[in-house]
Amino acid sequence: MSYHKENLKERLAEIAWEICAAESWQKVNMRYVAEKAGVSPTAFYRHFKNKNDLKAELMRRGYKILDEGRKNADTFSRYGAHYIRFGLEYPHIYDLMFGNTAMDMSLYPDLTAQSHASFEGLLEGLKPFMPDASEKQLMIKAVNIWASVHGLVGIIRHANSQDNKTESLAWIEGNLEAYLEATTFG
Amino acid sequence: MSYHKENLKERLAEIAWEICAAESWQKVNMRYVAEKAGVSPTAFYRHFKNKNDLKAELMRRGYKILDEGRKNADTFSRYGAHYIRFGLEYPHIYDLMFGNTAMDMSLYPDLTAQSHASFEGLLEGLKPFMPDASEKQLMIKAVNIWASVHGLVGIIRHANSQDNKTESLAWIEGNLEAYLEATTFG
DNA sequence: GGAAAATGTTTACTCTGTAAACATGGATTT
DNA sequence: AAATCCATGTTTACAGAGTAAACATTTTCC
Repeated sequence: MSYHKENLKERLAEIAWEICAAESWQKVNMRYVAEKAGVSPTAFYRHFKNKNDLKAELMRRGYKILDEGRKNADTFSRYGAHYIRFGLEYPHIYDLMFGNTAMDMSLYPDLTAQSHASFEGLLEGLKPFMPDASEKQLMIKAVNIWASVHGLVGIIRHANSQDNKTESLAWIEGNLEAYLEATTFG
Repeated sequence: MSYHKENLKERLAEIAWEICAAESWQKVNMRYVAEKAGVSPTAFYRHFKNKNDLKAELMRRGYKILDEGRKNADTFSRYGAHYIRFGLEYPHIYDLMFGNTAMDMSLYPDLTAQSHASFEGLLEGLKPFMPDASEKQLMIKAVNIWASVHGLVGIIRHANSQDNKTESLAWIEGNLEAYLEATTFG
């Protein structure tokens, strides 16, 4: 109707999110997003500096979802399981957040602060369970936890992307908390 | 000199490898690779079906390096450390191999066979150490090992890509075997 | 020696990111 | 209320990169 659309930035990000979540970041192209939003091919540039800026916005939204869900996690296993489920539910968003982003992250300090804060949170949460541990020992445990969880996402996805989903792996995916307790949080 | 170059396929792959290793896969573009090889922009297509085909070739070479180095690993910790070092030395090749490849892997069954074989090798190697374990338990341990190692690569890279390299993480990177023994292979 | 296959070249097209100049309409100032 | 300004959307245009098609040359093989 009107020349000026309401919340165009929101809508563009929304559409991009859907494409990225359903397909992949490579499938997100400005022209198509703009067309879906019923707007000219370059309207986009009034709201985002460039395509990386849109990527950053998707990452931001990813962190938001991840954080919100995390608040309900009352144990480490549930925390880890939630992280893993997020990675499996939004694999391509997850890639943007924790993968090879191929962009200059120094332009988006809020995002690096986000992932930094997550790790700090893990460290803090760990302290009560390891009261006598040194900083280094705490750090080692935290790194190990994160690596195990982060790595599992990669492996399950790797297996899924091939026909290579064994029964055992399916079991792990269906019983994440139990798996985590049996291995990382044992 | 001559119209027909010798080993053009080799040279193209070599050049692409160097660019990919030094920069990233996104930085590899056919025109530049061809120019570096002293050949026309599309000569490439006589040796590779398309760009993904070149990517597959780089993955193949990655697996080769990874496998060769692995043969010298006489303990699990050294095996894991070797894997991690490969991931840190060739991060962008590693991404192609174990990351979000965004290509139809069913076209390259040899590559999926490769990663399949690696995991089978891990499982087999584990058996002597867990003689009484069920298939499922073995599988769980193997997945956990792989996840820990794979995840650590991701975390160290993530930290490196920001200024966020703590002293403890540097220690881990410098003492991979000790770290692995203290956590995953403990 | 000539036909067929392999390999390299030329040309040209498409898709996609983005810069630049322009248009429009709501907010702000006088 | 009229004039001005700024944020937002449009048009146009260009450049980079993947790749298909037709052509040229060299090698191979009968």
